[in-house]
Amino acid sequence: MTRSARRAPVARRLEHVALELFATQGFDETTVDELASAGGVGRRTFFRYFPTKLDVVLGELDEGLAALVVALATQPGADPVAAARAAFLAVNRYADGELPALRRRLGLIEDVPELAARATVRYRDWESALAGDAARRWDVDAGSLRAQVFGRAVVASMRAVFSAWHARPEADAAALGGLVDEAFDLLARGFSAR
Amino acid sequence: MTRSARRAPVARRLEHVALELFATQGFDETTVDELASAGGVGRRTFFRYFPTKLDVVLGELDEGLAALVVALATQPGADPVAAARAAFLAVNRYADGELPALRRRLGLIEDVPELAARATVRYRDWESALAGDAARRWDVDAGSLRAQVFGRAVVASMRAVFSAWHARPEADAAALGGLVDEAFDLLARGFSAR
DNA sequence: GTGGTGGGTGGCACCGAGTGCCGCTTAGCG
DNA sequence: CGCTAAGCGGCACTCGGTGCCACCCACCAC
Repeated sequence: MTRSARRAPVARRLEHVALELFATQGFDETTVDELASAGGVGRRTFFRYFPTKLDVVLGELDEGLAALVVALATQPGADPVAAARAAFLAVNRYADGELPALRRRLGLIEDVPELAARATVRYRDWESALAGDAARRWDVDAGSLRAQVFGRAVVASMRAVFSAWHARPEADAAALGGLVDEAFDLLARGFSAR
Repeated sequence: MTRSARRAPVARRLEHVALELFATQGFDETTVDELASAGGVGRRTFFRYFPTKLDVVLGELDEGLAALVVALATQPGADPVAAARAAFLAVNRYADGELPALRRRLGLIEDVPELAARATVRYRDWESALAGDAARRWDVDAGSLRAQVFGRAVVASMRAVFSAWHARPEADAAALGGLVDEAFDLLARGFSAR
């Protein structure tokens, strides 16, 4: 997701110490005051960088959305499934050095229910983007059931992919791509196919 | 979802006045104190019936899960898609009188992001149940990507169905069934199929 | 240099959700 | 009639999140 290139250094620092504290103390057991002072800022300032304690874990999703939209745009003529597949493969290209942090984030999202919940809110825009793109390619209405189901099913599948990837501690970046491909095969051919 | 047959009358009353107040004042603008005293109980008691202000809107989902599991169990031999389709059709059989309340709930869930988020947490068990059931029928591991993607994609599609149904004010119970069928056709045959 | 001016900062006070504790009522029962 | 147990609800507390405002400091005009 072409992460966090240029971003306020304060935000970067806060994200870092937050992941650290969450990993050692747990999410619920860490207060925003601790996060703030560990990051060397006041509590009030923390909330200027992150609307929510939850968002300090989910920081990069927005940039991911932008990247997704771009990636979709660079797939003219393709059918929706192919376009979405290519876009997700492009957007989820991680360098080896990024994988540990990704794992920590996914682990948190997986077992702090509130985080999973917040993530789905953030993913709404992804669903809309995918539905809109698919609707254009299929030449149907963006509100049509087909487009809406597509958008939601794709995002849900991608979350299953991340979950599966996270469950395999030895899986690398290539494995992630493989899972993405598998998931899109299922979506393309349907669950009744063998 | 064979709703709320035997349930503490206090809870029923609270749900009712809550939907009322949310509809008139808005969700965020209604405090738990108001809900409690409108329901004739103390604030502390409110939280004994509902773990969260959010849950007063989502009350029946758990009963829905139980019904889903039962419905799945009564589909021996069917393939996962057919079983899930039949289960959802069985579970979402609404009497005409229930539709207005359903609409109000869906409307709230749709445009209060926090509610949508909470709903997804509650739906996790549905996803697991579907994944487990499908894994058994396919004779694969419950943690396998195929089963996991299936569980999540089905739930996501059903949420798209409810959203689409809610968007059409004149749609009745039969229309809901039709949308469920459409969605399952897509899942069964895949999005690349004509 | 002096005197704005504007953005980032963070303290302070406040609100509302959620929780632990505890004393009260009341229904059921020996 | 007393005992007990369960539901109720008040009270006080924690913590996330917000509005307000005073402060610091860089930048700029004169």
